Amino acid sequence: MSGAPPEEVPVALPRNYLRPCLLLLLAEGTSHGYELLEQVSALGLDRVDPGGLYRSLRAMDEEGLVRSAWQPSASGPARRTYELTDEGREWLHAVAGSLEHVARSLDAYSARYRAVLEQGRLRR
Amino acid sequence: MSGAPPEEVPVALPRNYLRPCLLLLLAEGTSHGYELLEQVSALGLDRVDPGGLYRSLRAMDEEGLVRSAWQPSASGPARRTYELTDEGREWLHAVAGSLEHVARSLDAYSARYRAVLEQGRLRR
DNA sequence: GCCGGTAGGTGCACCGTACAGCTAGCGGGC
DNA sequence: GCCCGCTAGCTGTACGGTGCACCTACCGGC
Repeated sequence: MSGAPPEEVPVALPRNYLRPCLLLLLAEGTSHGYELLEQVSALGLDRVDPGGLYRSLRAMDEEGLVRSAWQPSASGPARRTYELTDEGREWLHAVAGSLEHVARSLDAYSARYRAVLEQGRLRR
Repeated sequence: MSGAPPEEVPVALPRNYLRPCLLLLLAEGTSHGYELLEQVSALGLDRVDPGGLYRSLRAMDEEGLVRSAWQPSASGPARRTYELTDEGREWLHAVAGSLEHVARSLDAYSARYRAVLEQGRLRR
């Protein structure tokens, strides 16, 4: 309350949240890594490192969740475009469901936290 | 839709979610590891491994977020009881705020997912 | 020629997580 | 007495995701 604030509280986004984000963006339309890199920030992910993003895309490619194809660009280097597969779409549905389950757990946490706050006002 | 379902979709709870849970439970009252182990399941954490929980408690002890004391038990082995410190309370407030921020991000995800579902019905 | 933006990628260290296993106190059944 | 199961706490280790740094290559403009 008075002294030093907690130096660095981890923001604690879900584990492996990048993958669901990429799948969702690819469900909205075919895209490529560099473009996805700019779009994921709109989904709560801040400061995504490019390396991890490209690795994640490659991994999902090898797992069959997405399909990739090189596409030459008129201006600039070639792009590897990614497209969602049927398996990836199934994965998206499943992971969206589990994310909603996570959201409900977080709501339960918040409710219990607020209850502690009110009781804490009495016990202090 | 018809073939094999996604073998294992990671439930993707927040990174390091155990710590906020332990802090919240300790804010409700002094407790010890084995008891906390049974209580965290009510907060969305399923199948928490004891090793990780005890390690997490020790780590928070060393960081000054909690205070520990050995307490002999009338029946059974001695317990190390944990109590929240002021610093731990600050940490709890901060992390609860960031968890609500995460929940809002997940809501944004869900909304965008549902939008894709509706558009997908048209484009299919 | 060089710089900045676009586009993709590797190497590596760190840390949380999962799984397995271990010690020890106590109580009850055979 | 002996073993089993429950309580209670702890260690060792391997795996995987994350973050940071760094690199290549194409293109256009100064």
